[in-house]
Amino acid sequence: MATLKEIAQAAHVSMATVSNVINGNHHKVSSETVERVEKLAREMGYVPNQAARSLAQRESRFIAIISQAGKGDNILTNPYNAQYIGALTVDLHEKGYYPLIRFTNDFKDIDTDLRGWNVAGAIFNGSYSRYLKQIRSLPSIPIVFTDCYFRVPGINHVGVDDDMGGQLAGEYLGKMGHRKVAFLAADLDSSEVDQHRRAGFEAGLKEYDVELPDRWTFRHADIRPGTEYTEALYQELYSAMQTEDRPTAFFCTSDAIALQLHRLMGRMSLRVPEDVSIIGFDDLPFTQQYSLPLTTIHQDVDQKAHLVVDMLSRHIQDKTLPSERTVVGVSLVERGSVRNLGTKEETARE
Amino acid sequence: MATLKEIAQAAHVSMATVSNVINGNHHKVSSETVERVEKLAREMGYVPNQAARSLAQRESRFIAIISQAGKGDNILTNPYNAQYIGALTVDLHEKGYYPLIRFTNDFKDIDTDLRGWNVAGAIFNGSYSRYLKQIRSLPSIPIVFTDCYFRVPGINHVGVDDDMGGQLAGEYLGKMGHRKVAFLAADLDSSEVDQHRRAGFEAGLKEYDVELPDRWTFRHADIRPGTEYTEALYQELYSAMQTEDRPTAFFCTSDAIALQLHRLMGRMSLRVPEDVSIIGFDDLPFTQQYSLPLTTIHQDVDQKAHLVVDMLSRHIQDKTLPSERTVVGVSLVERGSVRNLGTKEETARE
DNA sequence: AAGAAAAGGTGAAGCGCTATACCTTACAGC
DNA sequence: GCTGTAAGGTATAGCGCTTCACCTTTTCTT
Repeated sequence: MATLKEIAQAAHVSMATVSNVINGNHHKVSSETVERVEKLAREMGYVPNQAARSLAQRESRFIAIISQAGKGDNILTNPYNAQYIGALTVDLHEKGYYPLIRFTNDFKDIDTDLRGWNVAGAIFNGSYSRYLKQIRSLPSIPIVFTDCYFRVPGINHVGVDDDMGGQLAGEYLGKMGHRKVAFLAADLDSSEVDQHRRAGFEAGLKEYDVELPDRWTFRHADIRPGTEYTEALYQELYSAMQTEDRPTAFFCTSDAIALQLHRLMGRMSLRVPEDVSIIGFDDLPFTQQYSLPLTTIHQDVDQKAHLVVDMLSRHIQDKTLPSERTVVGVSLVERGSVRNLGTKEETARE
Repeated sequence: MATLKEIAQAAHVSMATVSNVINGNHHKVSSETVERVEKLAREMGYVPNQAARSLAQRESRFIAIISQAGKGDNILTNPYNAQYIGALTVDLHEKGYYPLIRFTNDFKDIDTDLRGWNVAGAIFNGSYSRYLKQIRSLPSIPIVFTDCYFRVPGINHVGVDDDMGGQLAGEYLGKMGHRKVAFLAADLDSSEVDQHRRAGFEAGLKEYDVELPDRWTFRHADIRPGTEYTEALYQELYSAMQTEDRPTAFFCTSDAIALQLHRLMGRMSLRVPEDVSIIGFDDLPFTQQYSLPLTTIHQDVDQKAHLVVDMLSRHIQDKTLPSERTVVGVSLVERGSVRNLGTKEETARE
C-alpha cells in the first residue's frame, strides 16, 4: 500500500528518481541511489499501481485476446482454443504482459475493451475480416491476426499452412488407395481456415484423380455430444453411410471433430479404420490420449503462440516496424486411423 | 478518444453530471439532461477510460483468477481447468467484470497482481492453504476459494462433495463385485481434493468390506502422453498388473487420468472393461466424446463457476456479508467402463 | 584553462475520472 | 411569509504515476 511518493520521502529523493529506479532507467541514477531506493521499496512492500501507470502512460500492459464466440459461449470447451489461449497467456506473462480475454463476436465489446483499457496490443483469433473497416478505425495499436485470411496489406498475421495441411491429407488418402472420400468441417461457411483446408485437400486428392463430391462435404459439425447439431450431423452421416456407394475415408478439420465422427461412426457400428478411415487436424497433446490412434495433420500450437507474442511485442516496442506475415508449417502424423486399401503400385511393391 | 471532459463541454454541463449519467446515477440528473448527454456520448464514441476510473475509485473491475501451476505451465491443457476457467470468464463478463488470469504458485506474483491492479475480488483455485497467512495480509478484498480444504473460519468457499464422490465410486465398485481395487491420483500428496476423494473411496469400499491397499495407491499421474512421469507410471502399473493378484478396478480422480490409464492399459493389451474396470471423476462434455464410455462421477463445473461468481459478486457489493460455504453435489454416471463381476446377492437376483 | 558534454538529479503539470462538499431554485406545508 | 427539503446541478481536490523541461556538478577534450 505504500506509494511511490512515500518511497521518495523515505529515501530523500524526488518521485522522478524513484520512478526511474522502479522502471529500470538506471542510467539517470547513481548506483548507490538505485540500491537505497530498491531496498526501501522492498522493505515497504511497494507494488506499483498499474491503473496510475496506465493513465500516465496512456497505455497499459494488457494485450487483448479476442476470440470468436457467441455471447455466453465457453470457447475453452474446445481443446484447441484452450491449448492456444493457455500458451498465449503463458508467453505474455513471460514478457510482462497481461492477457485481457474476451470471447465475442460483437464489435462493440471489442471496441470498448481495446479503448477502455488502453491495451498495448491485440490478438484477433478467427475470421474478423467483416469488421476490417472498424478495426482499421481503432486507435493505432499493434494487432496480430491468426486463423484468418485477410486479403489486405499492412497487417500482421501468423497463420498455419492450412492448404498444405489439407493437401497432405488428400495425398495421403490418395496414396492409401481411397477414392471415395468425404470432408467434415466445423463451420465451412464462415471459417476461412476450414475453406483453405478443404481447398488443399481437393488439390491433394486431384493428384490421385480423386474428386471430393459436394454431397460428401459436411459443413457444420459440433464437437459437443448430444446437441441438436450433433444429432443433425448424425442423421446426415447416417444416410450417407447406408448406401452401397459410401465414402471410405473422412478428412476432418480438427481432431475434436474427428473424435466426434469416430463416436458417431461407433453408433452406426462402423469401426475405424476397418470400416471407415479418419484423418484429423491439430494433433493436440490431449488428443493423443484417446484410445483411437488418430492419424492427423500436426500443427505446433505452442510455437504458433510463441510467434504471435514475439511478433506483437516487437511491434509494440517499435511502432515503425513494417507488417509481417508468418506461416507455421504442418506435417502428417501417421498413427492408425487410416486403412491402406492398396493400389496397383502399392500392392505391387509389397 | 473523446473524454468525459469533452462530453461535458459539448453538453454544457459539468463533468460531475456527465459522470453521473454514464454511471447510471440518474436520480441526480433530469431526464432531458440524461438524454442529451447519452446522445452526445454515443455520437462522439465515448468509452470510459478504465485506468482513470480504477485510479479514482481505488478499485478496478478485475477479478483475479489464481490457479496453481509452475512457471511456464499451460494449465489449460487440462480440460477440467479449461472448462472451469472458461465458465468463470463467461460468468464474470456477464456481471461486468474482467478476469485477470494468472497461473502460478508464486505468492509474489499473486500479491503483485492483486495489489497492482486493485482487483475487486479474487478466486483461488487449488491448495493455497500454505499461503494462508500471506493471503490474510492482503488488502481486504473478497476472495472465494475452490478446490481446497481450508480449516479456518471466515473464508468463502465453493467446494465439490469430493468425499461423497469417492464414496459413490467405492460403493459402486463394491456393488459390482470388485474386491481388489486401485486408486490413481494426479498429485495425492499436495492435492487436498484428491485426498478427500480417496478418503471417500475407502469409506465406500468399507461398506463392502473391501480394503484399498497402499501398494495400489498410485499418487502421481500425468495426463500428458509421452512424458517421463507417464512412463514412470506405466512401469509402476505394469509391475502391478503382471502378477496373478492384480486389481480388477481403478478409481481415478479425474476423467483425464482415467483416459490416460485406459491408454496405458491398452499398451499392456488389457481391455476395458473386460480385463480391468475404470471409474473416473468430472464428466466433462469433452470426455464424452471419447470412444470409451466412461463410468464416472459427475460434477457440474458450469454450476460451480456460477456459484463462485455469484458468491463473489455479492460479497463485493456488500462487504459486511458473513462468509459462506457451499458444496456442489455429485452423482454417479453409469456408462460402460466398469464390469459387473457379480456377487452372491447380485447373481442370485438375476 | 575553457568550453562541452555527461552524470545525477529536481519540480510540477497532467493523464481521465470520481466524489465530496456546496450551491441554487422550486414549491409544499403550515 | 417562512422554513424545510427535494431536485438538479457545479467546482475542484485528489487518485498514483510518468515525463518533460530544467538545473547543478563533475568529468572529459583539446
